[in-house]
Amino acid sequence: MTSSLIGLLADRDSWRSERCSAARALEVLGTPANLLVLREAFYGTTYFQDFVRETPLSEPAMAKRLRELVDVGLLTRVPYQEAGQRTRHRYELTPPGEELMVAFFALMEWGDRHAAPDGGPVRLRHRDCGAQVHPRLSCTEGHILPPGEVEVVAAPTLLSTVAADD
Amino acid sequence: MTSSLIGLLADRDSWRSERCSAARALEVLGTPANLLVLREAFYGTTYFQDFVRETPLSEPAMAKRLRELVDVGLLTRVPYQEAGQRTRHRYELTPPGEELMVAFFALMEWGDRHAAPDGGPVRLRHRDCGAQVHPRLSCTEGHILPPGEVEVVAAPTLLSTVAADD
DNA sequence: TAGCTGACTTAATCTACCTTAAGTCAGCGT
DNA sequence: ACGCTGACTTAAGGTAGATTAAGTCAGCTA
Repeated sequence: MTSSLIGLLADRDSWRSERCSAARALEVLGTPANLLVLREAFYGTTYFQDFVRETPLSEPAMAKRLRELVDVGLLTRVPYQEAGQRTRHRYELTPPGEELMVAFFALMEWGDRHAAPDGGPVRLRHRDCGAQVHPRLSCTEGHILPPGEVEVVAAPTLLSTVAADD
Repeated sequence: MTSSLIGLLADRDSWRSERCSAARALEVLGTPANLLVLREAFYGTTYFQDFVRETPLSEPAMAKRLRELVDVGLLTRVPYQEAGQRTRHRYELTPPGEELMVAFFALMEWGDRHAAPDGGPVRLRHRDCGAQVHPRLSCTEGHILPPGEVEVVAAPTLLSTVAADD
């Protein structure tokens, strides 16, 4: 078994989809297209036309996605003005948006490993030390662990029913 | 700026969506529903009915998702037989499927932080030391770093054009 | 003040994936 | 051999999000 479910299996009902944090994250991300747009943002894209150019999305779709991502607080519109041009807006990651990078980079690494023969077209580098960066599972004791060593346990502080711990 | 794009910006075209590993991963994941199903698998679910019960998906949709996930190699059908029952199949994560855990858990942690008031209903624990586990960006020098310290660089070994490295 | 341009919006249409409601089918127990 | 049951499949219909093709609109340039 890959990850063990520790704790009250009965409690399982208390964290079905409605309560699953990842499910909520997925609601926010909404559609795969939103992740495509975020990818662009992670790569540093901020201009509308660049978003359109770098993704397979059409203008109307992109406008919609960007608006949605701004609405949920992953991007912000920031005004800018180029010489001789009128004021326009760029789209920048908010801190919550930036925090999705870990998940995104994990996805990317997975894609590199399983869909790209040569390891993929981009690398992640630690700005401060230059070493390569990877998303990993890390425990508070400082261990880096493989997925197989993770146990999924019910959170200890559920208001109601936590009597039958092991 | 959140993450800097180092290397040839011109090379940017060489790793647009078609080549982006994460985009490929997204293709495989396909629909948000697939991630829901995988979530269940990560939590330890293996039986068809359990998948149906624990997610908002209907039977036909679940059958379709499971088949697709088996087809792309994230799950395998393994036969089993309960006493007095005919042979049926469970759905187990394959190693590639298991490797998606890092991405999934990162999504979950993000959801915990931004959508769950109390930190979410489940915790991750290191089987061997009991400490809490978090998805993190880790560099090969052993640093755990925030997303802001990551630089996205073009991969060094693209067959063709890599002259202008820094 | 008229025109240009980038950033959208609107409209019509298509498709993918969902739903519910019925089948279908394999094979164990009787 | 017959029926039951869990695991699907089929069918009909809905909705969300995509596409292309045209607008619209703000505001700097001329």
